[in-house]
Amino acid sequence: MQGRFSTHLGVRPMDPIVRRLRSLAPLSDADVEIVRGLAERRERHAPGAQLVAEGGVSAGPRFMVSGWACRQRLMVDGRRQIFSFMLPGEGIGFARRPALAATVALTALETVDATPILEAVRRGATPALARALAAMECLEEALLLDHVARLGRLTAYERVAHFLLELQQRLEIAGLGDKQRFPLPLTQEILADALGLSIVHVNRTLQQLRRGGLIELRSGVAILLQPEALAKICDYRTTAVQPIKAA
Amino acid sequence: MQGRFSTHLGVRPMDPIVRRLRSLAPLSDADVEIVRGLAERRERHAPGAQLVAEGGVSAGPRFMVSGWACRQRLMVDGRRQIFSFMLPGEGIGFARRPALAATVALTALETVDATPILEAVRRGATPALARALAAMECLEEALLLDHVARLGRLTAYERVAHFLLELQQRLEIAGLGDKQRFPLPLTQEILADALGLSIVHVNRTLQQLRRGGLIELRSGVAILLQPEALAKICDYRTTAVQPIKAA
DNA sequence: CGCTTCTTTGACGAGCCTCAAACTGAGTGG
DNA sequence: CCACTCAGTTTGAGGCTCGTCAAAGAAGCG
Repeated sequence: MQGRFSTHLGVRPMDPIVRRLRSLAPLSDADVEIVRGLAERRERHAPGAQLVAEGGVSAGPRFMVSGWACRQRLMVDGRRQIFSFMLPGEGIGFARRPALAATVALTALETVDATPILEAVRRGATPALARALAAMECLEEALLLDHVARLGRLTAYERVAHFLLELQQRLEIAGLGDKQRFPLPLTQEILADALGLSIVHVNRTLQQLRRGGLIELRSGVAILLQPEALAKICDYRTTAVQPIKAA
Repeated sequence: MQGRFSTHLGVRPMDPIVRRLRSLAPLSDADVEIVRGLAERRERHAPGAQLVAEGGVSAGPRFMVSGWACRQRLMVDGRRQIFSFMLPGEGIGFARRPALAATVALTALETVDATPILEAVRRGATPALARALAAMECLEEALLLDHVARLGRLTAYERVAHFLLELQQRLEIAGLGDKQRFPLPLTQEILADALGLSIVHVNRTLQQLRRGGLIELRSGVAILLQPEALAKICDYRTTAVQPIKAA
C-alpha cells in the first residue's frame, strides 16, 4: 500500500531523506548523491518490531525511508509513554550513546544504514551534510521540549491540535502530505500514550475538533481544515529550523 | 547564607563540579586540577537573572558552582513550563546550538566559565574529561525523558515523589545533602510549573506526602523520611550513569 | 463470514483546577 | 519595636477536565 503510494506519486524512496536534509542545510548535488547512495543497504521491519532496545547500544545510524516508528518507555504496571515519533526522512541512532528508550516500529517500515554519511562527515568530506546532521540533532531536542510543554501546560484539546500541527509540518518537509492533508497511521491508543491522555479522552477530543470543523480524520489520513484556527488554539509556533553555522 | 554554609562544611567551591564529573567518569589528579583551575573566572547572578535567552546563542559553556537555575519557556497567556533544573556541579550551554529555552536563575547563583575544559578536550589532552562531558550530555537527555514520562504518565502524587527522588540523587552526587536530606530552595509555584500542576494542587500533594510520613519540608530543606516507599510509589528507577567507553 | 482490533458512546467518579480568602514569615520603614 | 507590606503557603468550596468501566458499533483481515 505504501509502496504503491510512492510509485504513483513518482516519489523515489530516498526523497524524504533528501528533502528533510535540504530543509536543514543547503546541499550540493554531490551531497545529494552521497545520500542517494544509501539506498543500497535497505532494511525492512514489521510493525511492532523493536529497532533499538532500551539500554542497548543503537545498531548504527539509520534514516527512516518509509513507515512510522516511535521512542517509548514502559512502566511496570503497563503504562506507556511515547517520547517521539520517527517519520520518513528522519534519523535514528545518530547519537553514539546507550539508548535511553526503546525504538519501536508502529507500522511496517524501511530504514537505510547511514554509516557512509557519518563517515563522510568525519572525514570532513561534506561540511554541508555535517551541518544538516547537527541541525537534525538540534531539531530533535526542540521537538522534545515542545513535547514537554505540551504535556505539562496544554489541555487535551490544545495538545491534540498542537500535535497535529507538528506532524503536518514534519511530513510536509519530507514531501508527504501538504499544508492540509497528511497520512496519520496511528491508533488512538498510540495518540493517547504520546499525549498523556486516555484512549477515550483522545477519541472525544478528536470528535470535538471534528465537530468544530477544524479537522477531518479517516482511514489513516488527517486533514486540517483550518490550520490557522488550530494554531491559535494552542499557541503553536513553528519550531524554527535555522541551519547551524559551521564552527 | 550559602557562602557561610559552604565554609562551615569545609566544602570548596569547585567540589560539586569535581564530584559530579567524577561520578560520570574516573578522573586523574591532572584532570581534577584542570577543573579546579576554572575557579578563577567566576560569575555571579541575581535571582531572576536570565543566563541564556531563548533563541539566543549560549554565552559559552559554564558550570554551576552554587545556587539553582532552570530552563523554561513561557506561553503568550503567561503559562510557564520548566524543562529542567540546573544544580551546583552541572553544566550549562555545552551544546553549540541556539538555545531552545531560556535559562533563568532561581536563586542567587555562581557559575564558572568552562571554556578551558572544552579546549583541553578538543586538543585531546584529557580523554577522561571528554568521556565525562559526553556522559553529562547523555544524562541530561535521560533526565529530560524522565520528565516527559513524569508529565505524561504519572499522577500528581507520583510526580512529586519522583521529582524529589531525582533531586535527592543529583544533589547527593554533588556533595550537597545526603540520602535523606537536601536543600530545596524552590517555591511551590516553581514546582507547579515544572510538574505541570497548579500551585494549589502542589501544596495539597505535598501535604499528602507529609501526612503519610514520607517527607518533611521546611525552610528550604527537604527530608525524605522513607525514600524506599517514595520510590515504590512512582516506580522510580535511578537513571543509570554509565560512563561512555572511548570510541 | 467470524474473528480481532479499533473506534465510539454512555454513565459515573476522581483528580485536578479556579477562585477566593486567610494565614505565615521575612523584611522594611516609621 | 511595632505596624505594614509583600511573597509564599494553606485552606475551603465548587466545578470542569479527564479517567475508568463497560459495552456496543465499525472496520480490516483471514
